[in-house]
Amino acid sequence: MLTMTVTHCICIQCNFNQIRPVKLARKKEVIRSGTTVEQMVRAIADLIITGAMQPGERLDEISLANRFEVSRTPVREALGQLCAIGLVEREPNKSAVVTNVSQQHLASMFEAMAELEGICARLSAERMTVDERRMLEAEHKASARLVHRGAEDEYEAHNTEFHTRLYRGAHNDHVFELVTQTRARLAPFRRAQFRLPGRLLRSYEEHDAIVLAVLRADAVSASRAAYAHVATVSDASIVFARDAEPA
Amino acid sequence: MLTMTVTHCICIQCNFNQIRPVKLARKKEVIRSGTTVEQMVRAIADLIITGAMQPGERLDEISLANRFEVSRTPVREALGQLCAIGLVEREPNKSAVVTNVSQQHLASMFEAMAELEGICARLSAERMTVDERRMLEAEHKASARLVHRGAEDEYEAHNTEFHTRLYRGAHNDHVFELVTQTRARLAPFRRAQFRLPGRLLRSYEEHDAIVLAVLRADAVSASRAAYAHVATVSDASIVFARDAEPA
DNA sequence: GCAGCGTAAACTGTATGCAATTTTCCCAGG
DNA sequence: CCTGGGAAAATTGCATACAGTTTACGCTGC
Repeated sequence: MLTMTVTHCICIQCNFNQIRPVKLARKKEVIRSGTTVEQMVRAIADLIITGAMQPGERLDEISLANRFEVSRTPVREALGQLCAIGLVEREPNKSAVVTNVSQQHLASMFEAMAELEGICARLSAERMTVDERRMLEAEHKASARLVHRGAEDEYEAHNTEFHTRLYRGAHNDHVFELVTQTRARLAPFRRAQFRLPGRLLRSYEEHDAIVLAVLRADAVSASRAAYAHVATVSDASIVFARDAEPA
Repeated sequence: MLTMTVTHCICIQCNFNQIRPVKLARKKEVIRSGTTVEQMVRAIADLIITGAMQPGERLDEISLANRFEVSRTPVREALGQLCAIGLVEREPNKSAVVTNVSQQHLASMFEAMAELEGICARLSAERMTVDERRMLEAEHKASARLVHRGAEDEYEAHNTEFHTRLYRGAHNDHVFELVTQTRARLAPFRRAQFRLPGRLLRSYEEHDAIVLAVLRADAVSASRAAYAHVATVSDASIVFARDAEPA
């Protein structure tokens, strides 16, 4: 009997956080919540994104069904959707496995991410409202304390929030979807870089460049700074990535 | 008893064409093909992309199950994946419906598409192999005949191929995925523009600008030309789009 | 001791069944 | 004629069942 302790949901599709115990909230009175599959998608995505399940690991349907106390049917649906999203891979008559990308594909995802972040920063520089700019700046400046204290986890939470602001500031729903989706798929490979020495300060400085450019409505600089920021993370992460399929 | 006549599969996930009759290829000997769901995803995606099913139309599970001669279980899985891809929308206890985006969301998708095409063109200009450049040019020049003949359908096939070449030329798997996915989601809204007078010639000229820039390895010009090309399609299409939910 | 093989266990793919919810439609009331 | 309410029909959400495939494991032969 496994117990889950996922407490923080980096939600793929709707981007809000929530507590989720091992047993999904299926009260007897509300037997048909109608979102059991949706909850499972989030829960499993969390397991993958947080690293509780490593790339390459098997996701067998029966275990998951027992773990979440549902039948295999919703589990299968959830796995199908995760496959469509790209977080897991399936072959006929075999267990689903957490997607394990090749070095090359990983590099392509980071490059795509850099492009997307660049677009978001550029559009944010052009389109953010006064309020959005103010909030971006305020939150960024507040994070300086976290850097000085070396509060890794808190800074990471801030970091996620910071980037989400940039994505939203672009005022383009579809770009938001694309960048969010790509971020989720990269998440399993980005944890490596959290512990590098001096990472927090460097991240802060790079954020600073982005914020300054956005506030000046300097689209070109914002874009370039955001691109460079991702490239830094990429460099730090790729070296940690284990190579995928031993062909 | 409905009969399908989908003959050309603009496949979302793997991008290859295939004939698909009303009854999926489930031979008795190969009862467990293992890919029934996958085939259904493609088949339904085709229905949507080709316009056989219009945005807003209901996809009820029982009808689809009868139509494809399978049970509701694989139908449900397929709908779930199409939902994850974004081609259909689902609410608990309601039928899935073909995604009907608002004018605003549609505009955001076209803008995102323009950005992505721009990226592909830029990267293609930088990275295409000699062979790839030669093929791009040759195919583009061959299409001039179609323009003169006014062969709309053939030109459309060429157009799809042309853009796919640019996506591949970028040599970035993830960007390819994003742009392919976005194209699929835009497909239902792009058919409107096919019949506009002078469209073929204009398209050809715009392709020409892209090809010239790519051949010169002029990344900036290629990117700009590709962006402008999509913007043209966007202008032509958005006016045709019916507005989504009457809030 | 180890490789090859065959059987059993485990697991996936799909069909079917049932409870819950939504939708439809008919009829009374205004 | 139109509107509102309510019951029946239609449909979704999930569980269970079963057939077929893959995987694990032990056994035999070398």
